[in-house]
Amino acid sequence: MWLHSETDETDMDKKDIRILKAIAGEGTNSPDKIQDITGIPKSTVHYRLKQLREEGVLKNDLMEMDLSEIGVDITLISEVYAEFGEGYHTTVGEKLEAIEGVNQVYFTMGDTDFVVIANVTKRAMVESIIEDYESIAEIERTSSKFVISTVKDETYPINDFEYETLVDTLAEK
Amino acid sequence: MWLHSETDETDMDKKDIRILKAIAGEGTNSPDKIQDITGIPKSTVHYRLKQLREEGVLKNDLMEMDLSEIGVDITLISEVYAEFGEGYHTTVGEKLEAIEGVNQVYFTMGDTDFVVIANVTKRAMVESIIEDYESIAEIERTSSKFVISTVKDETYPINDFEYETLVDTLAEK
DNA sequence: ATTGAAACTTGATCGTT
DNA sequence: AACGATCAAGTTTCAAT
Repeated sequence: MWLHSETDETDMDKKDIRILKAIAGEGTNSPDKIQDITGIPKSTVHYRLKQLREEGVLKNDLMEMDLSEIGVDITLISEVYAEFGEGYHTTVGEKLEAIEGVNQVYFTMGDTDFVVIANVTKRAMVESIIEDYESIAEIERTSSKFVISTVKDETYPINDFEYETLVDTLAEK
Repeated sequence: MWLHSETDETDMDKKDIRILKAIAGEGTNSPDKIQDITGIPKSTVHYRLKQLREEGVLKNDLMEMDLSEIGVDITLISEVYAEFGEGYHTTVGEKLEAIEGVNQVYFTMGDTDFVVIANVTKRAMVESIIEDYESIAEIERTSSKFVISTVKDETYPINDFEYETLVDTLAEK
């Protein structure tokens, strides 16, 4: 898990790349449609996709979701500096990822610090999130910036849908 | 596109949330399976999902992809400071997002700067990417950090599969 | 807007090359 | 490993509420 490790063997070839590009380009993982786009027979497509799934390259089906459409239009990027200590990397990381609204947590080189990206609905939630960061025992300090606009990656995959409070939040408006 | 705008109307209710959570939790968007999980009849699930698609909340089908499995195990987070000028935000942003390996570009508040996240296969590509950033006309300076490990969001959706060179890169090894 | 059942489409399987 | 034909399985539609 440090840098890269173990069996780094993947047997991808150009045909796989064509299939993956078709999936990405058309926004579908249907063997039938991929056949239409690439000309590769759907049974072959099926075979390749199964292979890639077994290799662990492909995992779950997702749906691309436009967070801003449901009112989640505030993105906050924070640097979170933690004290250094045995296992802090994991402990602190887990605490950060558990915070509602947090969607990405990176542990970075150099000083012991994290880059955390959160998406929320309301300005008030920003203060609350930053407080959450700072309330974690080993945190030294944080430094945050707002995102004005997302040039790339405007939409978001549903892979960790956590906005339980969303309906209520919307109702409040 | 500044903060949020226009019709911010979404008619999501708790049933939609249940469906979305099921999709996220089980990694499937099959009406049949969602019916099994939630108990909501598949025809109703179908109806709701269609609705959400028409509202623009849901877009493409995607597949979760483990980049590290295909050798893309280096993540680079950079702050890119640009000169301020009319339309630079768009111009510079577009140039940044066009760079191979760049997967996220955020334009942030405060000084005119971008946060850019790139994923690549080889250390050498890091240098090349940073050079690319700095070669863009309006860039003042950049500041980058490596990601040691991704605490959250380890996998990646195929929504912009651009690793054309990947097969060749792997072959070189 | 919801649903059960029908109609239809498609993804998965299988056997051959 | 590739693929055409086949069939089970799934999605979508429809009519009634």
